This record gives sequence, C-alpha cells and structure tokens, in this order.
Amino acid sequence: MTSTLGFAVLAVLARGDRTGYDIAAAMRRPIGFFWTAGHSQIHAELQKLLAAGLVGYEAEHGPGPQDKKVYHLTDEGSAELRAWVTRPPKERPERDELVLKTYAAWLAEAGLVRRMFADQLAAHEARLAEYEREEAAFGGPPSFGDPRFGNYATLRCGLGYERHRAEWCRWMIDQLGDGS
Amino acid sequence: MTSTLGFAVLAVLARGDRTGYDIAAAMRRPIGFFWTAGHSQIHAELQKLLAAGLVGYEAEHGPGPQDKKVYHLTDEGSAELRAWVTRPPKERPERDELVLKTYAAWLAEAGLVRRMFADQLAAHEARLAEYEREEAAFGGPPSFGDPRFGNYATLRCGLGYERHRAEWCRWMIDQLGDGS
DNA sequence: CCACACTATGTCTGAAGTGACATAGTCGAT
DNA sequence: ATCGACTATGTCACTTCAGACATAGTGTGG
Repeated sequence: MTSTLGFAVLAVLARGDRTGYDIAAAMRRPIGFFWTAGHSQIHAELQKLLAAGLVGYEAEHGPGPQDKKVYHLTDEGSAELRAWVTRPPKERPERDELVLKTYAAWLAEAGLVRRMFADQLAAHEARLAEYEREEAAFGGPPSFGDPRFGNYATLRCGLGYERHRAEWCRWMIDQLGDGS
Repeated sequence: MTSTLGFAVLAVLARGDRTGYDIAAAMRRPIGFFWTAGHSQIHAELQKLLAAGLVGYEAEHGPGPQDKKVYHLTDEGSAELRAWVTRPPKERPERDELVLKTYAAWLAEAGLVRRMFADQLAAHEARLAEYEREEAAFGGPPSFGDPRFGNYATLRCGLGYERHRAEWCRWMIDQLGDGS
C-alpha cells in the first residue's frame, strides 16, 4: 500500500540515515528533478512508513519543540524498496501546460507565442548548461552498484529531455516566422 | 481563478460546440497526451465555467435521466482563453516514476532492471511508430491560424519526447551489459 | 546584543484528481 | 426479443498535494 512518495523517501534513506528535514532537502535537489514533495508531506509519509515498519528512527535532542529524529531503513523497508525498483512503473497521466497552450496557440497572436517560446528556450538552455557542467564533474558513468550510478543515469535523462525540449522550442519559433 | 483544467475545456470548445461527454473523449485522445481528466471532473468544471460566464449551453433531449447539454464558448470565455494562451506557463513539478526507480536502481539486480528498460523501450518504439504514421497523414505543418496547427505542433513534441526517451532507454540497456 | 538564516518538527485547510456508483435512452448484432 | 456497447449526465468518497500556520533551538555577522 506504500505510495510512490513513500518509495521516494525509502530511496533517499537507502543512501544513508537522515532526518525528515534532510529528506525534504533532497526532494528539492537532486531528486526534485523527477519527484517533489513539501516537508509537510514528508513528515506525514514518514509516520505511515513507521507504522508499516519500513523505517525506524533514533531520537536525539535537537532544535524545535520536538526531538530531532534520525530515520533509517529497516530490513523490511529495504526489501520492499528492492522489490519496487524493478516493478514496471504504472504510467501517470502527463500534464504539460505549455503543450496545452500550444494546442490552443492558433487562437493567439504569433508574436506573443514566439516570445513565450523564446523564454522557454532560454530556460531550457540554461538548465542544459547546468546539467552539462554537472555531467563533466563525473568522469564518465559510475559502475552499476555504485549509488552514484543513479545520480548519473537520471542526469543523462534530464540532459536528453532538455535537448529535446530546446529543439522543439526552436522548431516552434521557426514556424512562427522571423517576426522582424 | 480558472484552473488549467478549465482552460483545457475552453480550448476544446474553441474548436466547436460539444457535450461534456465529447469533451471527456477529447481528454482521452488527442489531448490526453498532455492533459487528462475523467468525465466526473469535466462535468464539475463545466459547472464552474458556467457560473463564471465563460461557457453557455443549449439543452436537447437525449439519453439518460438528464437533458443532453451542448456547450459553447461565450465571448468572455473566448477572450479569457486567448489571454491565457500566451501567459507564461507556471512550471509544475515533474513526477516520473521510472526516473525515480532509476535513482534507486543500484540496489537491484541488473538483469531485472534491463528487462524493465527493454519493456519501456518497446512501448516507446510502438508509440513512436504510431506518431510517425500520424505525422505522415499531415502533409507538412499546417499554417499557424489553422486549428490543425495545434494538433501538428503537439504531435511534433510527442515525437521528440518519444525519441529522447527511447534513446535514454537504449543507453541504460547498454550500461547494464549484454546480460547473456 | 540583536537580527536573521538555518535546522527541525509538526498541524490544518482547501484544491485537484481518481475511481466507483447511479441512471437511462439508443442502436446494432445475435 | 434480448444483450451488450455506446451516449449522456451526474454524485460521492477517498487520496494526494500545495501552502500557510505554529513553535523553538543554534550559529553567524553586524
């Protein structure tokens, strides 16, 4: 009954023990590129995982009204995660606002549409440059079995995505004329 | 205050008057590729749009306990839609289960991961072939201003996406060795 | 010494989305 | 004739998610 968010949390914990706060930070970067959650969602999820016996924690004195809780995977949590990894992902419905706007773009002024795509293109190119810098930091793909393989493989996916997206934006801008 | 779903409905209605049922059908194909909604959501949304004065309807006798309602855009709805089209889309968080699994793939057996990616690759290739057939049915891009421009441009996006995705799957399979 | 950023936990409200349930006419095939 | 698929509208319960609110210790810089 564990949700995908639950597995995302387990996947973070598989790389080392962390507090809910740390997990939330990971959900912004780098995992935020493919799964996001606010800290409120994470604390709630941790309580579910705890009730299911998939994680445990050790309390330490820390800031705030409550104790700081350092969570770790239980053997059962680790087994569940391993089993989940290779189960075929159920496909989620795509929801892409830019593509929806494109579907209705024929109603608008070409110049305004061109500007919108130019902005999108700039954003994609900036992200692409960032990803390329990150990729250079790896000296080629880490071996499978190394946790860093996960980071590298997802980065490759992001790289391909940004390139595809940028190319589509360029094609759109092309279609809309030079607008000089 | 209109939601993105509301604009999706308006975008369908901009191409011709339809019943809620017809809109729901459009939300499966072709719009379902980039925005989906169940019929229950659409009926609820139509009531909101009606209250906001963005759509109207004419009732006809039809099957079922209620009258059949053929919805159309009002002038105000049309104006709102046009204004929305070129407003920069707010970015939604990505949620991609396959990429999340990839992040945790180092925990699993390479053979099982390879099989999962092979299945994904097959699905992408099948969709790609379908899109290519659809693209061939257009004899090149329709001109901007033609509603079919929206169909073509979104198809181009889908084509690029499937290619990027298939390529990434192939790269992953490559990384996982020949597994003979 | 004080302000501010960061660490750290949690609750609550409301919106969005999913899937089941409910009803009923029409039309084609067996 | 009857059965099932399709047209057509809607409600309800449940889950997920986003964002605001609430609390409080620690460490850094001015």
